[in-house]
Amino acid sequence: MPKLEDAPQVHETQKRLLDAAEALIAVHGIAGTSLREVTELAGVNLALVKYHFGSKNGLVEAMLNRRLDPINKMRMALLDEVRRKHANGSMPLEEVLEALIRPAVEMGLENGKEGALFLRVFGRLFSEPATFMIHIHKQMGKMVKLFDAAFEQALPGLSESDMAWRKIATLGVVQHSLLMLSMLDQLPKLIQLPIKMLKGTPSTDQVVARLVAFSAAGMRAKVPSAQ
Amino acid sequence: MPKLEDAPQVHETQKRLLDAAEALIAVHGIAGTSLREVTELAGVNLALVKYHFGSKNGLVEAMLNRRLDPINKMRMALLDEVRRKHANGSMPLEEVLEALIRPAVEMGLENGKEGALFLRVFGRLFSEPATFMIHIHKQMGKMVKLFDAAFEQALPGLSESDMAWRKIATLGVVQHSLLMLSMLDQLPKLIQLPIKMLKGTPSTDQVVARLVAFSAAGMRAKVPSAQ
DNA sequence: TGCTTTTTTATACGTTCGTTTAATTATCCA
DNA sequence: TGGATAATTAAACGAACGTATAAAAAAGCA
Repeated sequence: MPKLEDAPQVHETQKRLLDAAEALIAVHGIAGTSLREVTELAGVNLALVKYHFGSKNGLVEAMLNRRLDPINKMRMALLDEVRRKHANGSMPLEEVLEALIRPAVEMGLENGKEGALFLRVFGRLFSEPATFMIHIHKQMGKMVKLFDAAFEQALPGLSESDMAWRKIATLGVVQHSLLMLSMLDQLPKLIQLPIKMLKGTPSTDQVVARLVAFSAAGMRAKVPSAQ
Repeated sequence: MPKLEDAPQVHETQKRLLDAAEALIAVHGIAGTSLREVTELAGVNLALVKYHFGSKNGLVEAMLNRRLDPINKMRMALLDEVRRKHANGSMPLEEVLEALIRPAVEMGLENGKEGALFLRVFGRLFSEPATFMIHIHKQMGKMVKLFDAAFEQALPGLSESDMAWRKIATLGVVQHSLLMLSMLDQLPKLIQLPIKMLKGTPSTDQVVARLVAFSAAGMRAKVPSAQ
């Protein structure tokens, strides 16, 4: 099975800045995080942001790429495996979904505190200004096309709009569940709902199984008197 | 059927401020929206924010309450109807989900541009600082408890954690789908995925049917080798 | 009408923001 | 080792932030 590769080792100062930006943006969002907070947490000089990343935007994009690159590489590797395994048949929906979902969960649960922080960043992505959405989608473009084809094979015969709605809902399941998962240990009595969800951190396999089962059932659901 | 009541008529200046705050926060988030932008868009003096709402936080909370109050009132009314209809039997899952989902969709699709803007605000809620999460959940506390009981009746026998995961996933479906729906007309070629989702605005009934069908199937799904 | 209350205005306060510069220190390699 | 390159530092820039104040205008009411 493909593994999440480590990001190429960068300059120590760059790593400290990326870590600090990730931790703060996870909690306060991009607009709510100042470079002074970032550099203070990182223990480096303010001007080094410009020196190493050019600007605040440059720092944010580098932070996103550091996690998204390995996640998307693993997604494509897993999807390739599924494709090879079922070269002459239809793609099983559950396996396609797992290729999409597992890498993100693994990144979040098996990379210590840093992974959990990125889960929160990931959960916020779609709420950030369009600038960053554009960057994300540019970066994900190739992968999205691959999964589009896979979903088409796994659920043949759906109209374009039927399929689009289902993919959006699935993305919502993954995004929101991972966001809540990443908040588990931080929300005090804020939300009663997820607080009793689990005692201790659940295993990657458990989380993946839950998200895949929910999404697969939802994607297969017939819509009564649909369009 | 219960209707979304209009919010009590407030001072004209307050309405202009709330509208402007809603429009800007929908796009840039809370931290990314300045009071000067809000007052300029509203065409009123900067100091009136303090006069009418006390502070930026006060303005934001008032903006949220203006939409959430009628949505939650309608949710509880719909749930009461379901409860009465099935007083001596188990609650049908689809009807409980519809009571939860329909008011938000209706607010978004049947209130013109203002409704669509609030959909985006709603989609961002969980990404905002904890301050506002706390406010939201305080405001939703009673409703959450009511729906918890209803879900317990609709899907009896689930463990606490099984149920919690399913509710979180369902909330993700609704939140993300409505966020994408609200972005439909604004995202140029940003995301190829939802852009072809629909031509024109879909009807409330269509959207509700899709979200309910997906969520219900997901909630009923068995998790293989689950905990 | 005249007085009180409510609402609006112009202006300013102190802080913090992202960015930039020029000088200094550290590192590397011939 | 010494000179070029890379990395870091302290300090400051103008701009924009949320908040606050006191005076002016508008509205309500006897």
